[in-house]
Amino acid sequence: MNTIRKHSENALAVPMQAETPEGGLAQTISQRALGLAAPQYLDGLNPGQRAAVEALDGPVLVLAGAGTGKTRVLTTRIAHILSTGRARGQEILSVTFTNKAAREMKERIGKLIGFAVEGMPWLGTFHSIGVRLLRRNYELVGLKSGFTILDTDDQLRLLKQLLEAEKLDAKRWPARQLANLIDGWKNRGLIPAKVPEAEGFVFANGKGVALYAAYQARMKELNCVDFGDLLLECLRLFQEHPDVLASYHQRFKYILVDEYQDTNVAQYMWLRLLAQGSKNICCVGDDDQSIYGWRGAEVDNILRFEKDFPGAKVIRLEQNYRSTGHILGAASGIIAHNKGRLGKTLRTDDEMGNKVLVQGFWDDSEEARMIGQRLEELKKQGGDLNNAAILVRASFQMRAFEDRFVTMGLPYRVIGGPRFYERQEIKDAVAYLELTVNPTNDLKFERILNVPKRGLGDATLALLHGHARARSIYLMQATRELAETEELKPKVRRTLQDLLAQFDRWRAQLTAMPHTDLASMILDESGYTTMWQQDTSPQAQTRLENLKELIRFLGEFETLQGFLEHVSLVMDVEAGDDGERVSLMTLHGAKGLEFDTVFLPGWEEGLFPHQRALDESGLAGLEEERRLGHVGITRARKFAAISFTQNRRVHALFQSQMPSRFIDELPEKHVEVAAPRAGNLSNGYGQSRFSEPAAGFKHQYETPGWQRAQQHWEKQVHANVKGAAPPPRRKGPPTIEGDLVASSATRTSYKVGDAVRHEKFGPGTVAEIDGNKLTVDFVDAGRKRVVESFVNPG
DNA sequence: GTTCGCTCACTTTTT
DNA sequence: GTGAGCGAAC
Repeated sequence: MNTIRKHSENALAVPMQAETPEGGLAQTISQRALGLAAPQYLDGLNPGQRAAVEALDGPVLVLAGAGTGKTRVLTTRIAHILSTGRARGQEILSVTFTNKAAREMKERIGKLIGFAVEGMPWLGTFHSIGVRLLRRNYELVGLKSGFTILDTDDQLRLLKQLLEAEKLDAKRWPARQLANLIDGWKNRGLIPAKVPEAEGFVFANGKGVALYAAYQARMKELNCVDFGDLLLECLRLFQEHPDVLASYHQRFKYILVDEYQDTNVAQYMWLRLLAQGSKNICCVGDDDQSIYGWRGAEVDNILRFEKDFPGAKVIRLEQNYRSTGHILGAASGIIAHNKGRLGKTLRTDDEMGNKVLVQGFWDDSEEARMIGQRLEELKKQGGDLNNAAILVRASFQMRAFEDRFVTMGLPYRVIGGPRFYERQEIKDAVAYLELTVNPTNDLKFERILNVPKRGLGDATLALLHGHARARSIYLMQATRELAETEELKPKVRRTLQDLLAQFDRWRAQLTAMPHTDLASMILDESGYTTMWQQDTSPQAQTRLENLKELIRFLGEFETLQGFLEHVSLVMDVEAGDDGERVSLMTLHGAKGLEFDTVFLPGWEEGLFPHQRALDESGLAGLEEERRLGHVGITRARKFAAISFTQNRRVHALFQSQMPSRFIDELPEKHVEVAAPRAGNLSNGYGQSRFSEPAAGFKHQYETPGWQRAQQHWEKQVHANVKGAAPPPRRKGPPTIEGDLVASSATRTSYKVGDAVRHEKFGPGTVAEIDGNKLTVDFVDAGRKRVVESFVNPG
């Protein structure tokens, strides 16, 4: 990794001694790290952080609040272990949840110790370490070498087949639901035999467990595992082969875990088994940031740590280095309403800064308009849009913002949409590549058999399946045999023969030509590229570009095989840095990030806290939602604005909304309430940010605007009027239809009648031109006003 | 085998 | 309001 090497240069500023206390041993990272005479990496740590770094022996739980330097502690601790010679890089097991976190840790350790971290093979995600363990011990858990990892599509395809075999109604018992159920069991470390009987009955009248067992058996036949198995099979390995476990006890002298509050039961068991060896396990986490209960995370793991690991030291990090006083105060005020927590009080030495702004709006489009206007304002004042973010509870909320930003030409980026490798075109392309390398992968074969359309449908596939099963061979082999016979219609037979011939040809080229060229060739010759070129949908162009990007990315790997191994585990690809943009993401997606300015729209009962969280998980659900709010506010360094609307389109229709209970939980002294009228905005902005609030009122909740809003909602609620006539709908306030941001484009190259294409809205015709803004009649999306830079000539 | 149209659901999402 | 997924019609 180039980045690491780059960093290592500055890090050489740390003086390194030529001689090591234990000179003569092989030059490992730890040996070289021993050269760090004075542990300068400890400089600048506060007492708590330092304690967390230096408490090397026995179990340690570091409760690290938001912005308290959690990653710094983890990485410094590793540097410390290395430099004191306690262990070598390959003797440290260090787990994270995401690839991104693992990558960051590697980089930061590299900076600290002054060189690349290739000597730490066991730093990675739970899953990547799981694969590593399984690749070394596959035969002990009934796998064959070169087993593959199923993605969600493959998983679903497999489950559908099983459901069909059981003749279950796909409507009544969707594969999706079964997948979730199985996932849940796997999260809890349950193999089919261990699933509580009652739970097996919730699916398909008691067939749930049997289907789970069948699924596992089928995966073994196909020599593959799903994500859950990467942990589950490790557990089995450790439990059934104590000698293997013992060897890892020997190996791992230190264990470090990031985001411990997000671990599920299976991960907890996994860690527990491994930690039985050295007992040197250090978990870093924050119970107040546990927001993944719905996917199996057990806050209990962190709450119970001291019981699970007797003699554990607990170190609290409460000094916050990120946010100003009022922001921290608001966040703490909210989280204090939670009962089940270990309790931490975040402090900051920073100034109090701006109060958290709370503002109500008429509806979601006004909310979007105002936030857009604020962002323009921010930009005009020299602010950096990269340092601003809008954090929403649910992704449908993004729509209003996207629409607004497109119209006003405010550049934005959506974070956390479908990841690169989850896109259909990427999965299809990868399936082709995988099959070229490994023709036995039946699920991939099924995926591309009729993509692009070749006239090979269910009937043909069923035939192939039948033959494959009868002869116990894989699908492509079955195809080969069948294509020799007269069983198939001539046309189908011909098509299949051609397809096989293509794969054979590509396979023959595997070693002969550069793999990037081969990949392009495969995509072209298979007709896959052509398929998208002929597609007229708005996204087709993007898809083609993604395919190009895939090929480019392929070039970063030595071989196709190396690439494919990477793909199955690492679903993300580093996003290109494409200029200044405001970020739009969900609250979940924002965890671990920080911004100067943060907008938190949609704080309304039912949306946030989300009704479903309340219905399905009751108080626990409410507390998780509250933690989500806490996470949201603590993302802000300098300015946070919470907003809610009185009316929101929920599904199809408008609903009147109540402000979130979390708003009332905000401590008044850290909050400023802006009058809900949009008209106050330009005024309110300046006031709210830079001056003492609402002179003349004891506190914000007495401001006329607030009262007015309260009265309005109360009226609506008490009267329980569904269709209460909305107050006279005022026209939106005069907004500066801004070319503030997109002002670079002064001349327009379009004229009325030109055909254009928009990334989101697809093809259209220019109807009107106003400066750099075009009114376009889109074929699918109707008439929209967009900024010129958002469309291309069509 | 493909396409059209109906029905349904609709929070959050990593690996 | 919208998109996915499925069954029925071409």
